[in-house]
Amino acid sequence: MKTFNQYQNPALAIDLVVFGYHDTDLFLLLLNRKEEPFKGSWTLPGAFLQMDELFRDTCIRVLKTKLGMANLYLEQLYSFDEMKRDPRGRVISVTYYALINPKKFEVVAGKMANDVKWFKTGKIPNLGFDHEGIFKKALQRLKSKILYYPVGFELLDEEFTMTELHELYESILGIHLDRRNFRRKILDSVYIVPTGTKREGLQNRHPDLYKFNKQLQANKFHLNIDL
Amino acid sequence: MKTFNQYQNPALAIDLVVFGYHDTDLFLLLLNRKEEPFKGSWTLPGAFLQMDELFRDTCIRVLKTKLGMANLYLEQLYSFDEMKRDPRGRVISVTYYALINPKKFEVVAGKMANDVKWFKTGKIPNLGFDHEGIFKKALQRLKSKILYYPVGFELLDEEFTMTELHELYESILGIHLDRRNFRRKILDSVYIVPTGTKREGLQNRHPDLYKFNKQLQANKFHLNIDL
DNA sequence: TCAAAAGTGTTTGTACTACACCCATGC
DNA sequence: GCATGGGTGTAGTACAAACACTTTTGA
Repeated sequence: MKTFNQYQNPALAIDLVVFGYHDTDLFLLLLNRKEEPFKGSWTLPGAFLQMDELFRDTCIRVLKTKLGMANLYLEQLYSFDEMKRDPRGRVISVTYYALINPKKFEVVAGKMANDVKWFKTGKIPNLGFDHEGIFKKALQRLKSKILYYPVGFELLDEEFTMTELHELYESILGIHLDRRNFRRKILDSVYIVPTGTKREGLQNRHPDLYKFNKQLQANKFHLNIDL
Repeated sequence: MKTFNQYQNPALAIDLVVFGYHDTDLFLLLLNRKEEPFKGSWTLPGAFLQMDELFRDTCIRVLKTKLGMANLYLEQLYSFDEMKRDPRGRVISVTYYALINPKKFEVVAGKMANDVKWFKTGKIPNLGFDHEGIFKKALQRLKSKILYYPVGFELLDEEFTMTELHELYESILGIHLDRRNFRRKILDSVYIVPTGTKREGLQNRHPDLYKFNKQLQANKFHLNIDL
């Protein structure tokens, strides 16, 4: 059995679209580049794949070493192959998107205090490389995914109120959803279960708390919305 | 601006899941390998990405040179990164799936007569590499895609009858769909348009012919089926 | 005139939409 | 007791499912 030649392969980068959610707004995590190309521009975090790494390992390495994050929702998005997407040469980018609860992973101040920042997804600056296209594709994916798969919980606290879940959906989809119909739809599925406790210390009525139903096998949930 | 090192990148292969449809059956195109590894096994057609090629170019090259096909529906499926998926070394595989009408591209007899063959998707032999997983993922994608996007037309003739379209859907989804409800649903969307002609020369009533509505912009078609 | 497949319509149930009132809490 | 947000129910509508008869054709 011959082994093939391993020269002349394009470089392989992994780029990450990291979504966070806080206070009714969806955020995107961006890095300010300190090197050419696109020095000074905001870009998606990423790294080149090491020979002994799986894609997912690279994602975790990026998130951990650069951002101090770990253990979050990761899903492969798409692979980008445009010839001129990196001015340094041919680079294929395999992209993933991640969902995190920013509360759990405060971006630590330090040498990179100004290098890493959350941006509201409605107000993204010009991005380096082809990262704007990647971000848009990720947002689109998130929107369609959330319609039929319980993906939003990664963005919330372990326990959450119906209103929080509702606002999350409205924020991601960018549309208004009737509060009462949303509640019924979610509860009719076996999507979430009540914890039996209520959120305390609010100025008004204390709302019920829920958590994600991890036992969920066959999930019949489906929001019927045209994007 | 530094240029990065281009050594030590994994090899990058493009593998193709080619679907064909004929006579109420969905088929998969497979290649019989004449070299190690997996000599004698059936595998998905594929090739290594050339430095000056886009993914899509590689797909077309494979389909054209090996199979004499061109101009078909192509969509990126997923990128596979398992460490041991190729015994020769680290190979990343970016996969695409294709839909073709086998009538238009008869696999030509010749030196590769026994090397290229259509298999019913219900009776796939053991495949080399991790190609069984790739095929399964492609089939899953096709099933969910066909529910909301007019993807099936690539598999049929330019003009087709309602029954043919109906049987195609049943065959891909693997379930029974009520003939009359299917017809109504399809016609209520602006999915297809009648050509005004009928299929002639049949033993029984001559069915109306339709074609895909290429003007279709906002497509509200959606089959509400849990897979 | 018969067999085989194609065309058509109605009824029934279910699911989504829209909408308004009462309840619990802290100030 | 009042302002604020949370919890609940219902009537109307639209869509999906189930289902049967008539029509066209070649043999």
